Amino acid sequence: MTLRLAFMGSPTFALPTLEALIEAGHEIACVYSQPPRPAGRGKQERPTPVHVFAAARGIEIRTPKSLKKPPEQEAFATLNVDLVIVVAYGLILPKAILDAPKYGALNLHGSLLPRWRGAAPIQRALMAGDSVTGVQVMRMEEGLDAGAVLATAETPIAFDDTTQTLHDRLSALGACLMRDTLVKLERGETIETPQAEAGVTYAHKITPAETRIDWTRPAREIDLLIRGLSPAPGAWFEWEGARMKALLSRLGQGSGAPGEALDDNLLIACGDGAVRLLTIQREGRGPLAAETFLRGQAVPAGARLA
RNA sequence: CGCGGGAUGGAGCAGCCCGGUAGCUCGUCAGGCUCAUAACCUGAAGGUCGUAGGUUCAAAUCCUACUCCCGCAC
Repeated sequence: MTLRLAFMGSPTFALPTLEALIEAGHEIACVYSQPPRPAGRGKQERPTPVHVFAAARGIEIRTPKSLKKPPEQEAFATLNVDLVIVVAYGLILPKAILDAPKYGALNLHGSLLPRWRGAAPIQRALMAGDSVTGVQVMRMEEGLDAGAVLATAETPIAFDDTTQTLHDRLSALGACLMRDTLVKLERGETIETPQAEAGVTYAHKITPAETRIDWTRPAREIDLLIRGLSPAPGAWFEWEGARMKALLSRLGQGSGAPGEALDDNLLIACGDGAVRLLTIQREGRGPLAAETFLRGQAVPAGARLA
């Protein structure tokens, strides 16, 4: 048995799921993605990764700015799909869209709900120091990520995880989870469990203001910030007038004035404790392992990072 | 035409403003020292200085165009 689907997604996080659904033999009637917008250097209009992927496979693509208008909803209805799958799409789906398909709408979300509802669940879970996170398939309802959960896959967060590694892991896990959930759905074997009322938190979007490292904060917090914002947008500080991103770090031992280098190998004092910077990227340059970075630019003990 | 930085042996950088024999930290190779080593010592190889033009007696360096990479902004 296969289903006739509409797939809605935008960033790379959604790609494995789309690919898995295609491989599982489902019919992708149409792919919805965020419209191309001026982005990147030179303000070039860039289609989303999902858009590019779908285009390469000749799948019909729609990139409305909103789904709130009746014409868009009518266009959706004429697709006559069994189910709509949403993975990091970025647009609010009105009730008319959610109710149109026979099986409604399912969403893949990157956290263990009701914790981290919202836009940046992966980053927030990491930055908060959660020891476990995961992906869930949930039924979409009106209300932000508040629907009943059909399936869950968990993964521990390791001391050396970054948003990059977690993202890739969760993305792959989610693709399998969604594929398997659809099999059960067709057999009527799925159980929809309402989210707990307690423990709701919201994963707010990352703002530029919080990406700058405040060396007076505890080392634990700074380490989580660095890994949680890696690779994008990256936690940063200033050194010799240049902006530097820290892309990977590890908790270290030592103490000193906040921002002070405690050795010649990028062990930096924080408000409480210290972190060792393992990957650095200077503005205008590419990311470098600490060892390589130090070959061209010494950061001697006693240096003060801002 | 959004703002800005960068391209120099295999890696990371300096040199460019003030044109005049290609330098640093590593890596590689050879030899030495050592019980031994990613340690230390000595030596060697390895570069059309992003591409194409221009100025000049002479260009990594000054001028023009182009390609690729990156930071910000979005």
